[in-house]
Amino acid sequence: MLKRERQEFILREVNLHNRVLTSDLSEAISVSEDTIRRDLSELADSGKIIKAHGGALSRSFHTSFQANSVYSHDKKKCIAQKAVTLLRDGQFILSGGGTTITELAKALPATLQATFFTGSLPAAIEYIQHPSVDVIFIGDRISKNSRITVGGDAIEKINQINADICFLGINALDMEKGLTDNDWDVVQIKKAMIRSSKKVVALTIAEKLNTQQKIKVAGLEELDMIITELDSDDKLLDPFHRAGIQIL
Amino acid sequence: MLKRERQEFILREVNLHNRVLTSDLSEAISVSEDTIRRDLSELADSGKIIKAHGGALSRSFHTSFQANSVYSHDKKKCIAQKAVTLLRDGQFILSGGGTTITELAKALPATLQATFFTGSLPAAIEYIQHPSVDVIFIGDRISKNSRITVGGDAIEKINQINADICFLGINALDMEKGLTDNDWDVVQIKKAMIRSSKKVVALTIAEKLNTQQKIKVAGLEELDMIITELDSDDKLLDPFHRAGIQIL
DNA sequence: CCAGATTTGGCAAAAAAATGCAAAAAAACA
DNA sequence: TGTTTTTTTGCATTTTTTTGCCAAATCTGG
Repeated sequence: MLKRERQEFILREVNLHNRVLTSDLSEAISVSEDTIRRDLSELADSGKIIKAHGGALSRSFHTSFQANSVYSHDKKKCIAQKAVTLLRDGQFILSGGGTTITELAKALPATLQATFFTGSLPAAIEYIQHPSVDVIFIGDRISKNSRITVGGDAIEKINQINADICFLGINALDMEKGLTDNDWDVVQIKKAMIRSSKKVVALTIAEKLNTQQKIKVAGLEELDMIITELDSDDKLLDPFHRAGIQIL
Repeated sequence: MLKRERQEFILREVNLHNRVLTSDLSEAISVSEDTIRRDLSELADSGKIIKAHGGALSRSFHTSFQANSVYSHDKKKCIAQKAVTLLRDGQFILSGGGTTITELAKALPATLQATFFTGSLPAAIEYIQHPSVDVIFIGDRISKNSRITVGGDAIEKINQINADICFLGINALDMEKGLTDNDWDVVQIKKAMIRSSKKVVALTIAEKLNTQQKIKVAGLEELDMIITELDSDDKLLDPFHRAGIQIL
């Protein structure tokens, strides 16, 4: 069996069963466990699976686990620091939800004078504490999971806005599938925000790069800029560079 | 079962049931309690759960628990305790802003199923943490002083609502001048809420009784009930009793 | 304060992974 | 085609990780 063929077999097994054991694979393909381990390492390096002691797990199965650890807090602060450099006095800014955006709200320069539109409760709480920014809350039903407003009224309001820049905290970004999410209502809001903004900036920690979720929000071509905690010349970001997206 | 897989299982259990017992998990997964304990420690170290004697708690459950257990002797807490007795399943409730209303939001019975309309950021944050109430946020510009939404859009939305009951935190209540306030925009919102509700309940600490502010919100005849931290037969409340207002 | 339950930390056995190395296979090249 | 180079694979050894057990320490609810 060819190496390539073997790795594709492993990948199928992982995605089918959500987990595989090194020992099972070794027996099934009749190669040594060392070889399987090397294959798993390569697949894990290219982000296709998650390696674990004794075998590997599928990415989709693993996403709930890796999100929102306390260690990502520093990364999100770093992202917020970069993002605020894009802000200018007098701008009209659309702001999505999520912990990264809330960090951005905490990191606003003290003298900024701008108008923020948001449907995120935690972000609004932070924005409103700033002495000189105006906050317009986009009302509607509040989603329990994401703590942002969702629904037709909210989308209608967003459609009336013509913002200079839009900051979106995102859950999954992939070269092939673009921007994806797992909550239908939230996706509708994000799409509306992208439509209503001249410039779209996606904020995300690097571990969400090259991951996919179930519902498409936008293609890569709709994004103007990506901000992560990595240096802009990190090799993980190369594909996005080549796609013509600015990296900060 | 792989270690990683096991930890994901535990994490899902914790988030699902808000708490888990070491012994239950040990039996469910068929590993020793030591192993479970180590898993819980690791998950706790990375901030995903809160470890406790005998098991672990979910993060969200733990924080709301903390928030609920403080200030048990505060006057506003006492008022909130009285106010929640008015709530019934299936009601549509208009909720104003202010710290007293936020206490009310923290004191909701765990099993209540109702729909809250509010323009207050702090109150909404509390309402949304409740497992079974719906929250509709009334959007518009957010007033920095009061942290509630104010403006024409908000009033328009409130006019569309026909609520069963309305809770207003108030700044001044007087036999002669009735309900008064010092913020023009906030007054407009309160007037709209009173118009849109079958029953109007005013929440206030006793020291605000028999005080006046500059702008009139409503006459006494528009109020159905007043809730303070005092006993309902306190002599301070006699005049309001005589005006035909219920006291709790 | 007590008795039982729970946790902690050390220890050791087993399992798995990493490492270095050499043979075999495949690819590249003259 | 024959030779060299690179890649792949398996093996032996060392290192790391995982796990259960145990005893001492700690906590819990009367």
